[in-house]
Amino acid sequence: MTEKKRSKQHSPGRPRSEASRIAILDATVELLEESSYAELTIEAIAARAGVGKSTIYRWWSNKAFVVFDAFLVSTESTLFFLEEGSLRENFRQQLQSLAVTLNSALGRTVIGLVAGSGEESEIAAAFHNDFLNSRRADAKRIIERAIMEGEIQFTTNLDIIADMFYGPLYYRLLIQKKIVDSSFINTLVDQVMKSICPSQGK
Amino acid sequence: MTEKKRSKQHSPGRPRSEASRIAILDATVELLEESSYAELTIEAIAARAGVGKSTIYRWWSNKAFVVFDAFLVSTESTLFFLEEGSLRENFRQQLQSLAVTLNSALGRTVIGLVAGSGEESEIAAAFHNDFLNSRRADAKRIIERAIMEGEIQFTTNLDIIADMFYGPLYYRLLIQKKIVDSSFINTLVDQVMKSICPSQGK
Amino acid sequence: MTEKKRSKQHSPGRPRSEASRIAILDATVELLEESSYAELTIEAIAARAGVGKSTIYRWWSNKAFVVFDAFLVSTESTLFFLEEGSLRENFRQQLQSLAVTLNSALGRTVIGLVAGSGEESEIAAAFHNDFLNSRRADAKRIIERAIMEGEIQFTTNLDIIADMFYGPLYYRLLIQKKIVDSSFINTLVDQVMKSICPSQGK
Amino acid sequence: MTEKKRSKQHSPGRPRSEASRIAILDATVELLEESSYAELTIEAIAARAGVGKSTIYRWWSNKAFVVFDAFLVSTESTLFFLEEGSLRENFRQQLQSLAVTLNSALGRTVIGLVAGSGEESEIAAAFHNDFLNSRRADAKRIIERAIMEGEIQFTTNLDIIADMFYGPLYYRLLIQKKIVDSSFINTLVDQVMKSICPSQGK
DNA sequence: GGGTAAGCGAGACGGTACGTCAAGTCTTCCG
DNA sequence: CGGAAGACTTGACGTACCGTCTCGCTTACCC
Repeated sequence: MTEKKRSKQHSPGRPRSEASRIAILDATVELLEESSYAELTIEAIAARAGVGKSTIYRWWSNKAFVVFDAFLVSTESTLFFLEEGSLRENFRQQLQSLAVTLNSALGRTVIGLVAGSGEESEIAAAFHNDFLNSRRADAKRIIERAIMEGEIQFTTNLDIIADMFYGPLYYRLLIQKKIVDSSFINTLVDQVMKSICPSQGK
Repeated sequence: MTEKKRSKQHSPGRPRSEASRIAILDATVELLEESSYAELTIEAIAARAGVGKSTIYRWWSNKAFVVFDAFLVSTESTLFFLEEGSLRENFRQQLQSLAVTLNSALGRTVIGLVAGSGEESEIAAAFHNDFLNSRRADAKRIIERAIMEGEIQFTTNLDIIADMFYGPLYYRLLIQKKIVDSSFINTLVDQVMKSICPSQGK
Repeated sequence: MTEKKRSKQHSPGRPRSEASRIAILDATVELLEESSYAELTIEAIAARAGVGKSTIYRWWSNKAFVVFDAFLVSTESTLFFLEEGSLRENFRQQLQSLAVTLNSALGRTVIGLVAGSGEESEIAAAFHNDFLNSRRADAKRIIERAIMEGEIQFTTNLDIIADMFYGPLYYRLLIQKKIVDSSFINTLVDQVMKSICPSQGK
Repeated sequence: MTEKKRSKQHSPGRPRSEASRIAILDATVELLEESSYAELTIEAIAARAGVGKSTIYRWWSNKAFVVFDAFLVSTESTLFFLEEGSLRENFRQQLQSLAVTLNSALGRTVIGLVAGSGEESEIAAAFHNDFLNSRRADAKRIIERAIMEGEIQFTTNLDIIADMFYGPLYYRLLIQKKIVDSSFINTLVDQVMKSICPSQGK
């Protein structure tokens, strides 16, 4: 939602305040940790950030996008994907960092928004473009490397494999509300590995 | 949310109107098919149902519980679990009917509510008690039967198996917003089966 | 003659409960002493009186008439008019007892209702028929007696005299919110007397 | 150093809309002419004035104050006190214009509010400060002038005289619901004059 | 360095829905 | 059948936010 910056060119007039942008996103994160998305209000964000309401409306079309933007910013610094080592190790690591991200107030909120929205929703689209796709691309790349290196079988349907890794994680966190610890992740990864390299057993 | 019924005894005073209860839940379903949960208002439900607002507030504490109650009612008639035939066939059938339920406006809304709520939330608790647990109990019973009949391995962790069936389904429907057809379900069931009876392959 | 006593015929069915009638009027008086007419509710009266709401609605058409009825009952026991002695003494006494009545929560409330209503109002009419007229008839009778006895002039317009006694009393109590003590009443009566028997002075 | 004059500082933010203020008070007057104070609602005022309810609540604490403010505004243009000529003429004129004011829907309503309220009520206090006191000050000034000019006796208690003018007027209009015409006013003024300059007779 | 243009905070605006409350009505059971 | 209990529909309450709209000001770029 944020505007692109012209590399050198400035349009005339006072430039957007970076301090306000940050204050708004920070306030949003704080408020979501104190109460639910439904209780979150633009007025409270503005007050907490020390900003006028119209400054928020000028740059984001509604509450959902402010939250989503805050989610993206917080995510950039916490999510990454080591691309070295075994497939098993790679996924363990990625799932762990994903679990941390999704289990925050911000993460749960955004997933709740996406799950509750129709498929044509702008939020769902943004979530795909700006978050899910790059995660899935990472995953597919690693699975393909594992196939080329003979770590797993050739014929495997890549999408279903990714779904089997991600699906149970989202499900356990968001629906079952159980903790996701390394024990769960290990069990999950082992079980999925069994289905794609059955000859190896455990 | 509904009151218990005294077997024969009536308390004094005018009895609760069953017609109003049904009209309210029906109106809720209709309105959710026309617009989002956020746009749904108690006033609109009352108007559509031909009912006073206070009749709604007298029996449900907030919008989320009305929606959840409507979900439960609509669910009772569409969800069931055949307990005959092979494990594979059983799950195909259950996942298919679950997909239909979850893919409705009502289903997506309730899942969005649950996902967006904290673990201490009343809605999440009700969703577990009144919906998830019986689904999972069915699943576990069938898996146990399959183990006893030698259809699958003995040592399997039942919970992770259930998660591997349900997780990808929820994920695909709610997060990825892709359709869940019989082809997807077949692939999913086959893949999970591979991980629990690796010797059989496909 | 084996007839039972039927001196006062009963209509068929359960007779009206006198206890309820009294409880309702008593509760009304109590509640009006605790808060204003605007804050008074039929539900509170019913609850305080230990009575069903519909029992109130069966016998009074609205809140105003309940209050007015309570006023009449309380008034019967406190208002009376000695018809002996001088005109001056008579009025001193009547004005004093009127001041007590009007200065109660109930009195102020009823006067407020009457003053705030249009001339066609049912409350205003009832107030005239059941309260004002008998007061004024008393007053006129006494003035006429005083004329016949030569205590005051003959030609006097009786109505304006009554208004000059009552008007300042109502005005001081209800509009000016000042106390009405015997000093005020004495001054008022003296001043009015001056206007109707100017030769005497005081 | 010539300082700029900024004595009339603007507070930040959008300024109050004078148009809305006037529309609200006008709508209140209109509605009160159509129905009673009890039937008057803030929502109806807002709708009639084309204004949001919160604009009303932002500036007036409740319905009574809106009505009272409307009364004050309408009063400013209709009430005045000629300070020339005889005492008798002065009072005739003032009582006449007061009768017109009080006999309007707005006037009766405000008096009803005042009469029905306790002495500690804010409305009663405002009515005294913003309406009654200036009326009474006018009256006393004129009476004093009449005393100095020998028109009436010296020793008179000013307050009781004012009460004898105002009281019967309020009483007749608000309690008796009779019309106040020039005949009544003449009779009243004459009668009161008799009590304060008895030597003149009629 | 004055002019123009946009962003900024504050906060009032016309609105919508909230959740509460009481109104007056209706339905049931009890005595 | 009167009366209690209490659920019903209705509709206003006063509050909270919505998203928009002035304001007076600030901060840039431009000539």
